[in-house]
Amino acid sequence: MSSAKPTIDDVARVAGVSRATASRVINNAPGASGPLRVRVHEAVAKLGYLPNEAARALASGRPRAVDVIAVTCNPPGGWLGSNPYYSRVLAGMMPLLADAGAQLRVHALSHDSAPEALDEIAAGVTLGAVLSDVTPTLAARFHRRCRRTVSLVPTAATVPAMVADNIGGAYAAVTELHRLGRRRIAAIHGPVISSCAADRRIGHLRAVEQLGLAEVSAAAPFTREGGYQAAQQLLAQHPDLDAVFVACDLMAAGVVQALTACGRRVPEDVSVIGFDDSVAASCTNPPLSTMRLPVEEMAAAAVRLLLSGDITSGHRTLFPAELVRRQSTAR
Amino acid sequence: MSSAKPTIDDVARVAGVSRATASRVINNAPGASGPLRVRVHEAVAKLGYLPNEAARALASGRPRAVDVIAVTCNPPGGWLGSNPYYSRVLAGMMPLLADAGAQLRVHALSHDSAPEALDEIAAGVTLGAVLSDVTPTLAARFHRRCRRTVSLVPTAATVPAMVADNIGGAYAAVTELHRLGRRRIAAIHGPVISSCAADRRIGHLRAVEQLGLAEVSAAAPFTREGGYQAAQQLLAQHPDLDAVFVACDLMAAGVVQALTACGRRVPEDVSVIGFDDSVAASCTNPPLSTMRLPVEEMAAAAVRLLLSGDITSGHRTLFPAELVRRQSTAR
DNA sequence: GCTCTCACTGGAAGCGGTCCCACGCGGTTA
DNA sequence: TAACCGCGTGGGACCGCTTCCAGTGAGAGC
Repeated sequence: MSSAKPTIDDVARVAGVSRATASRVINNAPGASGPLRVRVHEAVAKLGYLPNEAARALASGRPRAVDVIAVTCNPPGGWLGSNPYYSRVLAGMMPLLADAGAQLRVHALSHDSAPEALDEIAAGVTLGAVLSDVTPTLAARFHRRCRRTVSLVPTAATVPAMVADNIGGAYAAVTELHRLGRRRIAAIHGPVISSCAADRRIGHLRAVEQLGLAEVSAAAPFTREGGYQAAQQLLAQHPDLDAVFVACDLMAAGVVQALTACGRRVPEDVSVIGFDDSVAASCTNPPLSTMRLPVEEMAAAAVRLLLSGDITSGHRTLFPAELVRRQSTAR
Repeated sequence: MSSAKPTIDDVARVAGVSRATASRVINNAPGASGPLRVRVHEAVAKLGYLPNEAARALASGRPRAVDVIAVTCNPPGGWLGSNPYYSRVLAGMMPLLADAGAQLRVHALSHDSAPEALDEIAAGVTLGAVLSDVTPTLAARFHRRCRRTVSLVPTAATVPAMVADNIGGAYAAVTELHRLGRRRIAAIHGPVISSCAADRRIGHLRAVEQLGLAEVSAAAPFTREGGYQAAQQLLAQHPDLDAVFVACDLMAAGVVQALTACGRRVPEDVSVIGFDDSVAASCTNPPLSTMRLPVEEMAAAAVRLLLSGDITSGHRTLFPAELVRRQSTAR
């Protein structure tokens, strides 16, 4: 018994057929049949043959792998550990990829190294790439080098995208707070560099304007600490605020803690509404009302599009955000 | 300008050298030098050449990719979205992989499909594989097919592993509760199938025995809901419990909520201590004391080992768990 | 001045597949 | 019966790159 991995040639020899026929049978392609199929399958089983992905990729020009790319602050990958959002992206993709027998490659980049790294990734992309947190500029650049790209964040119009209705979601959240009778509604936005944060800000402003409210807001990174500090600051400037719209659940968790620390009761004194419906939302006390984004569905749709292959430039599907009422906005 | 991707042949032609020389320069290998190096680099820049990974992998027999494998309940990937633990694993690996120019492939399997799927993955593993949530049996099977494997969970002795001291951590947690004067300490364990959960249970039992406490415990899945229900059940059976050791922060978040819902104050009436120090731990109210596992460091160490290449069967590094004191155990 | 090194360089053989194409053979149609 | 068709099959040319090996020329030693 040789310890070297069996190749398709070994299979062909054992089965007594040509390499071409073996390939056809293994790939379940037409043009081979009956007894030969059986013999090849037997040979495969006997040898424990498993095709070499690299060779397959090279020969066919279309290996089966999907790339997920996120660009964030240093260190690369830092985001992954701290924000459950990204896990949901991966989770949404896995079942489909598993069914398709495709692999998932994860790339985490930092802003400074992103441009060249993106080019490199674009060169290696096979089935397609999903951009999960990339600035519009970078997304466009990437898309120029690799057409098989789908973005999960608002981006240049040319890049196909499966995006959440961040504007509408933020609008709905503020409206809900207003509906609850809140009038001194503050907002905590995400970092300016994030296009999601930008859209949520737009939705907030639109609602504030339409409802005739005063605009009170602060910005912070998408972390619990960021939310905590922003809330403290906001509370110092506007001690009478009675509601906070927070652009991310993780921040919102910090906001609830800050409010509690400052003697405000949630939801009696201050209503809080988050965004994302991440695991953190249900872990807070009281549990957070939030705008649920169908992240998994969006990611799945992106993969489905990539697997289908017919990706039309400019395609855009908008996924609505759904209000999840929990205790932080109970009256 | 042809739209076809340039190949190394194009580079060689433009640079006026042979393909072999171009390859040497591009791979920074010895045996080519001086003016030729410059010319090749110029050609690369001019053409925007980027090597084809598949071809490289095939020709050299050693592509650069690390596989991360987790086996969980259906659907495959479900775990990823709901438990921040796994994100930390990926986050810990990314910086090292980025430096090494290696790719990260993520595989999520469900229990029923795992055995065959694992064999297939093992055949494709290149730099190595990291097992992040696999039963000892499956881990051993995988390791038999692929030596370049490191486990992040307790497993068969032969499989190299970077594991957390779950036993010691659980022991320390219970001891801490005892130190705080708690005597009616309950425990909520994870699912029996998880070897981490099993070890944490062992640590708990050891402490309980040594401290002469009564053993009170329940088991639940590693989710907030699981923790909530287990806590309710425990509370019904033992209304006088004054502390809970919970084998996972996500469950612990549910426990805190259940305690609050049942009129217990945390930490005044009941101390709660979690495990993992995941994002959820700091989002709860009050924030959770917990046993911090250096997940990122463990994952990084695993990658470092794989990149170094000298993986000795049976290698085992134990990472201590560190008590993080937060409000849920304040006195 | 003529070998002998030695550092470079290019030719060419794979790596393990996919897939085009030519070939042979039994069965129709003229 | 001859030309024709089509399916199943095998031969062999690639895919893009690495790497072995033989060849080349310049410099050194005799």
